[in-house]
Amino acid sequence: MEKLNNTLLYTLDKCFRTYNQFAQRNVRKAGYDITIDQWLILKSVAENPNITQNDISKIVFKDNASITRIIQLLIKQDFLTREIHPSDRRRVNLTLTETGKKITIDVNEIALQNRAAALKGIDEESIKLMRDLLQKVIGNCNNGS
Amino acid sequence: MEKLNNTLLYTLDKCFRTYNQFAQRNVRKAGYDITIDQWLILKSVAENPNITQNDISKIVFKDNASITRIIQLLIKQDFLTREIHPSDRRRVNLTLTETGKKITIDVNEIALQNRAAALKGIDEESIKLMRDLLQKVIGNCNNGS
DNA sequence: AAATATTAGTTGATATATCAATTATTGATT
DNA sequence: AATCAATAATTGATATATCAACTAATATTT
Repeated sequence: MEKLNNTLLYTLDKCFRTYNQFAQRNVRKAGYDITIDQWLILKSVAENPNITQNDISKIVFKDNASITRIIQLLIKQDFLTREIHPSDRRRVNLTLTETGKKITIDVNEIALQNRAAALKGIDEESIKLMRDLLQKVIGNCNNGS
Repeated sequence: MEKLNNTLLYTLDKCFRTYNQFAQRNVRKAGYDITIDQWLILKSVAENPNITQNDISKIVFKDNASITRIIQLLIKQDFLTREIHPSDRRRVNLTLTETGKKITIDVNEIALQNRAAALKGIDEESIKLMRDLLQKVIGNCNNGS
């Protein structure tokens, strides 16, 4: 049995977790009481008015049930409102409150800084290359039987 | 605000989740009632007898509290036993049961196949390059203030 | 139009993640 | 030796992940 920590996917795991913790820490340090996951959802609503929860779940790559629960919290925190969609009563209409709009923009600033810090010293070409490789892995996992 | 899905770290997130789901699905499909996370812990015990829970948490990159709870489940499933360490009563001694040993080895086989499938068509050099880049990101996240 | 299938979202159960607080034990200080 | 600091692990609270079962509404079929 080869050692755990020598595989690419172990490094991928580690990188993902390290970056998440780093990003979350910086958001808290700036005084915002929101998780990265919550912010991602606010951001998808901001970018796509009229979006369904189903579509959000695809964008942020989470389960439908998780989206429901995160949105419940966002409503409780007064970042979002939810109404029944007028023409399809199964759907919901999500709208950012003023507070929600503000925090989405503010945290976006921090996210940009986080990204810059995380990718410091890595050139554009390498980033592109890495993204292509990651896409290839994603493809392999989806197609394979 | 630039679109979410165009950043490297979004792709990283997606890749990580896709691979995890893919790997977990294959383990279930082979008939093993264990999560990848649980298996990783069994594997660290197998590779490092006398390991502490603290060390496990560093290896698998999870919180100490999570490790405690996953280990409780592993004991309930009869894959592990836990005793007090003879010379340091704060520590625990973890030992794989026979069932635990077997499943660790079996799932390792599946993990190897998963890895091969996920990395299919990607040459050694690219893998090394990607690993180095990921390490650099990890370094950036850890050093940065 | 009635029966059936599909779709959007919710809920329940269980596992895991994270942070903070706590316990028990050991190590270091004086 | 008594006090204090550090360490190993657990526990509580809350957020999230995942799967399956479910409700309500709309679309499709016959």
